[in-house]
Amino acid sequence: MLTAVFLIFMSELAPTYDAKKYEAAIYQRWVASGLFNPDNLSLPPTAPNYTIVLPPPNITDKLHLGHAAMLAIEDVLIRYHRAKGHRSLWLPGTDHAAIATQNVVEKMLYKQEGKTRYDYGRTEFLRRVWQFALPIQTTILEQIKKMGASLDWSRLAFTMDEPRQKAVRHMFVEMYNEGVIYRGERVVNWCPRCQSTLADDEVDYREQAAKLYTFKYSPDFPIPIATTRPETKLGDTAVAVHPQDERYQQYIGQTYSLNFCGQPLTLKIIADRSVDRNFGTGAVGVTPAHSLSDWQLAEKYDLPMVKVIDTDGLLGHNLGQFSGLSTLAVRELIVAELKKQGLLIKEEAVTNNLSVCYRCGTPIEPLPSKQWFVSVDKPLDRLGGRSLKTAAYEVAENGQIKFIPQRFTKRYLEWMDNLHDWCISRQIWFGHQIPVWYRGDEVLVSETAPTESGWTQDPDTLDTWFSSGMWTFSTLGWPDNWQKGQKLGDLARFHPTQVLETGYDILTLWVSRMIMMSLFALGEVPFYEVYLHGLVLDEQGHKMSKSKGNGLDPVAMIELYGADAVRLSLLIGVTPGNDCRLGTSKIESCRNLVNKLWNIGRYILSIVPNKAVFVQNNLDLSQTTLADRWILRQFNNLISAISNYLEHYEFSLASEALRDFTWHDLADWYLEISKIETSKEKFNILAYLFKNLLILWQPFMPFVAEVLWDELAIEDNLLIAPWPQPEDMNRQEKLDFTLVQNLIVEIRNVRSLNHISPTQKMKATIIAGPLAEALKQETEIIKNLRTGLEAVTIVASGSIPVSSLSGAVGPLSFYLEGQEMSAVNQEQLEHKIQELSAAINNLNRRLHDPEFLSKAPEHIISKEKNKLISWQAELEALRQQLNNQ
RNA sequence: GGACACAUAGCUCAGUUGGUUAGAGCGUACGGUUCACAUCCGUAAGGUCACAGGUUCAAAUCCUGUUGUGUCCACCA
Repeated sequence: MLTAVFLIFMSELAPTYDAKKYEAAIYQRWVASGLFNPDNLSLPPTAPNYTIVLPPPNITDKLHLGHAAMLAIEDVLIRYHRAKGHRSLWLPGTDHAAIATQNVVEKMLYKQEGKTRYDYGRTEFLRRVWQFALPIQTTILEQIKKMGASLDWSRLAFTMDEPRQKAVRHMFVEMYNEGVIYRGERVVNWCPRCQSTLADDEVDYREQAAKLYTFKYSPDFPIPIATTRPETKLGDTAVAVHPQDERYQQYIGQTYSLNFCGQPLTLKIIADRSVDRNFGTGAVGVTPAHSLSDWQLAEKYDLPMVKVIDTDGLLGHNLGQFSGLSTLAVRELIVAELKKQGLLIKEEAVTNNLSVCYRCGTPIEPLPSKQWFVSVDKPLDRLGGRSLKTAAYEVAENGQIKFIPQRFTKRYLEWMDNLHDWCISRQIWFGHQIPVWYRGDEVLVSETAPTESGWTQDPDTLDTWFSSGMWTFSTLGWPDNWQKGQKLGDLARFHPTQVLETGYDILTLWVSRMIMMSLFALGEVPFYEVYLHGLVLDEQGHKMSKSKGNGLDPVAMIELYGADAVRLSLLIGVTPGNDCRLGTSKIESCRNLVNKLWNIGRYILSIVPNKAVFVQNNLDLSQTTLADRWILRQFNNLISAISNYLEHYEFSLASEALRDFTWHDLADWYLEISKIETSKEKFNILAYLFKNLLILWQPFMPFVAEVLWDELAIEDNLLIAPWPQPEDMNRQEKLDFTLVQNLIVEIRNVRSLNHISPTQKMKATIIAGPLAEALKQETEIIKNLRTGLEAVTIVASGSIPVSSLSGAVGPLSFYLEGQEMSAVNQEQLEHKIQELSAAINNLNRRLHDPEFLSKAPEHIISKEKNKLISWQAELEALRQQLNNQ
């Protein structure tokens, strides 16, 4: 009969867990259940809300392991809070990633057809972009599902779908009406070849040999300056010096009109602390139109801007002999002219960093151009007179938003502090086109296109972070759910979100924008906590990249090892804000852990008399042995440890604690002992442990947990099984330490008894070891000590067959070698005894040190005292063991 | 140039407000296994916690300095 049952069972669950066999079907079942949608969970109205918006992946490429890490972490959080009974929403979506996507497509089209976007025209080019991006978007969504992510697909969003387009236009108009968005001139990074502006992070730097020229503008100008770009000096409108520079004090504030190489210049002498007194002559020629930093100075001191270089990279009109020439040609002409006039003081070789276009390598020409800006300094009534910058600074400073790890708070604050107005217009086609129309001198800023003819829309598009900056609330129905300053519907229930989990690399780019935009739109923070994960590197510590071919494809890894193993490998041994290395060997070891849980399940299912034990919830603790109480205590500790770790985003510690309990406490020890003592209580305890262990594991490895849960034949879906609470272990009393001491000595004695066989000794050892360990930890338990001893004695007396101890066969043979090993053992023993005695001496000294006794906290002292007792007992046991040899 | 991080076993990393004889996984060596799992079990070797000072009864942990590695920011006339 038993064999028959066993065979049926074997036919159901294979000896090794085959992830591929189950995962797709399980995910489908989850989606069909509708339980990813918090609206479908039957929760009391008082249930706390818990929201995470998924940082939307760019639709430029398939997911990489960084995304997988993000999904693993967020799914753990969501599943944990769902189990805790929170109204948990995890909202999915994708990002159109304006520049990134356009670049990929432009490159691809150029490679395939040799054409630029201008050859296609705006409409056709955009059609091509969509043709490229939409299939990738579909793939991404499929990949997310493969990871087991419990996202609410009914709320799927995209930064360029209709609701988000509407939100973006609404936001633009609202900001414009408040005077936060304005159009202005600013020096931008201009690539003369691509005929386009570049964002700061699209600029590459190339080290090159250059010449630093020191010269005077004209014979009667008092301050010599140094530059590597003499041609731009035609556009200088000021000379800046350090305010404390004695050499130039007398000139500060004066204005000079002079002739520089045949061109008239008017220069004001200004003082600014940004000037380095030790570089060159300590004076800077300020060229507002052709240097970003000079432009900032010009803004600060209200200097005029003279543009001398055009968008084609050539010198502009009205520059006489220089007009229409290239910058390099003009540089030579000017140097020659200065030499001729005897104004050139010095010419020295230097290396400097040349800014080049990251795409074509052309040197960048900083140029003034008309752009749209978000003012970060304008005081706003809706923010109580504070600016976006101040408000966004304050929420981090006063702890309304916490960063994990904390050190990123500082980085955020520094960045915020130095923030300038945010240029939101981009000269690219893919993205949200700016909702502004022009007709002659008329400007119309509107959510909808004008119906009259003659209007043309601004050709520029918005910075991609403008739309993703609204992600926490544009996905929750803003602006429709925002009426008269009141949040409605989803927005009311799920905003602010609980935590934003993302990579630290976009802390400034994205996180800061989200904070500002949410403060502007809703007057509240977008999230309370920001958890920042690191990059996933390859085994050698290099960034994974397609060109290097060193990237691991998460989907391929899932195929090989299963989603649970991949998820776990991205959680275990990983700390927030730090990069981590990942190779197949780590995923493999996680796969082994998944399989271990699987086999624990198989075994428990094979020994319990019927599955009813899994359904009942109350544990009868009256007949428990010390072993039982030990494992239950371990488990209780585990529950509170895991919950505590998860509350503090310590995923690595949580998964390691789970692993250690599952593998070493439960499988290696308690399951082995349960092969000796089987009782009704044992089945109940095993069932209780295993059932709840699945719930604890479920956030980390949801697929295998779900499969095993099914086997337990409990009705509830694991997805919503409530998070276990620690059992009430209240029948505990203070333990007499002497008793423990005696007990441990006794256990050691059993191991060193001569009249029992090595086999029996071995069995005693495997049981006594953890028991002694247990006693060290379970110092409150006194009631059932005798049972624990009995267990040891039973085994030691040989009344249990060897076959019942399959796990002990290994160490058994080790002991059977007996004699050969004894020499080695003796040495090792002596060594250990020496070490231990030394440690005891140290400890003893400390415990008699009056300073320690008076200054150390009470709990430390008592801990140290306990330690001494157990060490002494251990030492005694070791000595006896040595004598017996 | 400015800021931040990291340096712990052969490798990858943990180490929670300072308090066990500093831990895990992988790897290595040795031994075992028909009866849940070789994706298994047992045992062991291996660390001056980068270096030098300081604070403390007590430092891998806090402070200062040095060296090495990495990241971000500014790119500078």
